[in-house]
Amino acid sequence: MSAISHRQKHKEELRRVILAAARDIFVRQGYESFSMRKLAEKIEYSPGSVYLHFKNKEELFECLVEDSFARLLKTLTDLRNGQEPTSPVEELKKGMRAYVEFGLRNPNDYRFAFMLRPPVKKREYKVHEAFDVLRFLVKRCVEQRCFRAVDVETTAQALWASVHGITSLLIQRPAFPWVARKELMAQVICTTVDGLAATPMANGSTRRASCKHP
Amino acid sequence: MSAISHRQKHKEELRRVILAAARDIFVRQGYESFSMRKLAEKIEYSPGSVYLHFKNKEELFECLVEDSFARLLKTLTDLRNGQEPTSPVEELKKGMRAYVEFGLRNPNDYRFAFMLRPPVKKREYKVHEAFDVLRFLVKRCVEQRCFRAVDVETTAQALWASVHGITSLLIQRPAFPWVARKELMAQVICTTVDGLAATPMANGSTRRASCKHP
Amino acid sequence: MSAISHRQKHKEELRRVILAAARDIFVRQGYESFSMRKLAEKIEYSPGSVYLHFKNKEELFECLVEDSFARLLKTLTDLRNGQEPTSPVEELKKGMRAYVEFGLRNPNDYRFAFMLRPPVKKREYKVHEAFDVLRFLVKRCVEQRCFRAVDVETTAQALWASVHGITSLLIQRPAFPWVARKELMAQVICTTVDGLAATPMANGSTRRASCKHP
Amino acid sequence: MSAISHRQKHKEELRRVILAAARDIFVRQGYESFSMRKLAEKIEYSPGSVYLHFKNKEELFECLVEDSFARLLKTLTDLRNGQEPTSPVEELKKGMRAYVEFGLRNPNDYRFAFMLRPPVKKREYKVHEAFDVLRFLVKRCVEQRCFRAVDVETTAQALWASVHGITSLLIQRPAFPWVARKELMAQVICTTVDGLAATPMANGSTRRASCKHP
DNA sequence: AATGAATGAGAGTTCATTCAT
DNA sequence: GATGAATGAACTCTCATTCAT
Repeated sequence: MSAISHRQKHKEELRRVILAAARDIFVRQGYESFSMRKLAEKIEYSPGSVYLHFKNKEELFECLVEDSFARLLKTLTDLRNGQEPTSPVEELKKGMRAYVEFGLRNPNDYRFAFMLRPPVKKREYKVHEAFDVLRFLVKRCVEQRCFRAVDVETTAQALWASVHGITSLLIQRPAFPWVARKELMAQVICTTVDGLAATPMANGSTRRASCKHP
Repeated sequence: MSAISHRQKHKEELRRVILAAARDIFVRQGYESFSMRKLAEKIEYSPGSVYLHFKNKEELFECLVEDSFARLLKTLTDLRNGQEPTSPVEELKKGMRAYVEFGLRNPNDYRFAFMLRPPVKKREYKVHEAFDVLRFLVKRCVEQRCFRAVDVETTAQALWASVHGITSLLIQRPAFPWVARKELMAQVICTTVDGLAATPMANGSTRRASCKHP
Repeated sequence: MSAISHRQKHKEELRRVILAAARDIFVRQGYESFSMRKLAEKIEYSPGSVYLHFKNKEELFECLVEDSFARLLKTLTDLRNGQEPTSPVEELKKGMRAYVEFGLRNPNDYRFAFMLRPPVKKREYKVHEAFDVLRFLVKRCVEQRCFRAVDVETTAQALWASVHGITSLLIQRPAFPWVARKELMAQVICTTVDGLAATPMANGSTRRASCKHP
Repeated sequence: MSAISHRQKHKEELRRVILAAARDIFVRQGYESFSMRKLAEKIEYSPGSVYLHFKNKEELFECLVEDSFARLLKTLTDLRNGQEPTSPVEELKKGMRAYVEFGLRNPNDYRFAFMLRPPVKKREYKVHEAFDVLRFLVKRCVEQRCFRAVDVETTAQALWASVHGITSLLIQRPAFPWVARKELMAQVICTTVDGLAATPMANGSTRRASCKHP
């Protein structure tokens, strides 16, 4: 009993070790130059041992992607739980910020989820789950008339484009002379969201104020 | 002399042929499964011959990237030439539309330029050249007070994020149930740009009107 | 005691299960693609478990060969028991028919016994046992003057060649446009045996008649 | 010019070397334990070099089979050319002897052609070509009334069985206490062929005489 | 300028077998 | 008695690259 559970534990632990090492190689050296052998060497096991945990390279990769998506999803859904609700627009902004911040804090995850390879069919639904969160937030803004009568789907997709754009660029082009991340993120989110507001601001300064702590 | 120039011509021609074939394989079969051998086979030369024109695989790849950037740049700079100038804001929008449309019309070029691999140092400046165009357009909007007194650099970067976001997502995730590309592009561009306008709109309808032909 | 014998039973049973599964894989997937792992998977035991019953792959294979030989031998020796004896020549023909029919009905056994791999030394005696039966049948024909004064050993070997030839060809080359198996077997057996008869036939028709029901 | 032809020569030579080495390994160590690496090592080239001459292991194997068949066929067809014709029956016997002798003199070839692996579809026709020779010889015997009115196809197949049987057994079971090969071959051929003769012999001795030098 | 032969390295994967538990 | 983890060696095959010709 204890022996079995110990083994079980060890197995799970090793699986995690493998995934972590693989993620590291994938990200550090690029998908192309990842190899099962390098992975084995890194974890100091024989090449065959990896196959005790993953059927093949492809399955391992898919696992990494799934994990990354799961973490992104958890981050997004955790937002709603355990917090006093504010306005729908603020919630939306918070969601967008959470998205970008997740990407910047976990660039490997974001890479696996959105940047590394064209998605295979069976993985597609993961994207939908993440997008659903955003769509919901937008929908509420429109329904509660915080937004003009924009098309929910189009708007949600446009907002996704914006947050994905800034996230992926910041991750992939760290050498570019970006302005401060905070300002940039605020600019992206406020500009895109505020433009959708139902009540046009009377002047620009107000608008900018609302972006102070995005 | 003529013989020499003929040879020169032939050499350049062959170089072009190699690049075209390489691009084709990269795009059709994916980066991972590209190989110098397949390339040689495709152009019906020996593997060694490729090395007479490119030092190695890496250099060849860099050439492809450069070409793609060059085409993007040409598209953007061509905009300004040979057209009666309208308002700075319209020019900016036009530039952004041109950027997205270039990506959608030449997904391979866009992939090479921005999506395929983390950029090496010496390629970095290419991105700057492209970004300079955008910065210039934004700057003019600000200088001519079409925009509020936003920070030019921050704004330009935010706008770049938006157009890159929509372009890369549309390219990489063709299976996603996107709304019509036109609407989406319009939404992205208008939402982000109009929110920057100096004169706040009195109501939403006006704003929407300005998006009719983005 | 009972517990021990139960264990004993179980052990023998498992051994049989392993052999059966192994034979099945060998035959269905070919010798080359047999593996201890596949075997273990098929019987739903761990790879290591197989080694509790067989020292290694080689020994397991030898067991299969032995079993196949045993079945062939049993088929041949069963012939003599429980049947009214006819003429020695008929008995010989019956033996040859039994040999071929065994091979055609149990191609796997025949393959293991004679076709799969060059025999190792220690397995050699099995062939002798089977051949002994044939030699005995031939010897009786000669001793009882049903046959001309041919050399028993030479004749027996020649007859073996004939029956092995037709059996192995039919097994290994099922795609060849064979005539009806019955006719072919009859032809092989009659032609080779009748030619040895002590009393030359007066005409062909008689001879053919004797082949009607070979 | 000379350079090219030298290269060509060298290439052909190397191809022959590879085939010879491969044949040797296949036969000495068995199909299962043949490997491209062992082959490369044997010829003292890198593993990759073999692939410059053969697409893969399968193709190499097929080449060996084809070559072996070609040699067998050449042996059989050479028989008819350049020799004074004797009786059809003698020709048939000569053909059968040639078949067996080819197998015994070139056991590797015979193994590749008939014993090593179940034939693939596209190789099937090779067998037909070889069999055609035998069928022709039998047919002539029947047409010229040297044989009784036996069915040509059935008879040819039965004769094939006999010669294949003795050839394959002698090759595969060298440890068996065979009688002298000559006697055995004679016995097999005479017994099977003489039994088909149109004019029944008056006594056994005559028949045996005809077998003295089969 | 172009070739084709060659290589060493390395890819993913499977294997028979062992052994602590 | 049975397991599952582990390994080292082997497999087929592809690769980028070099170099004599």
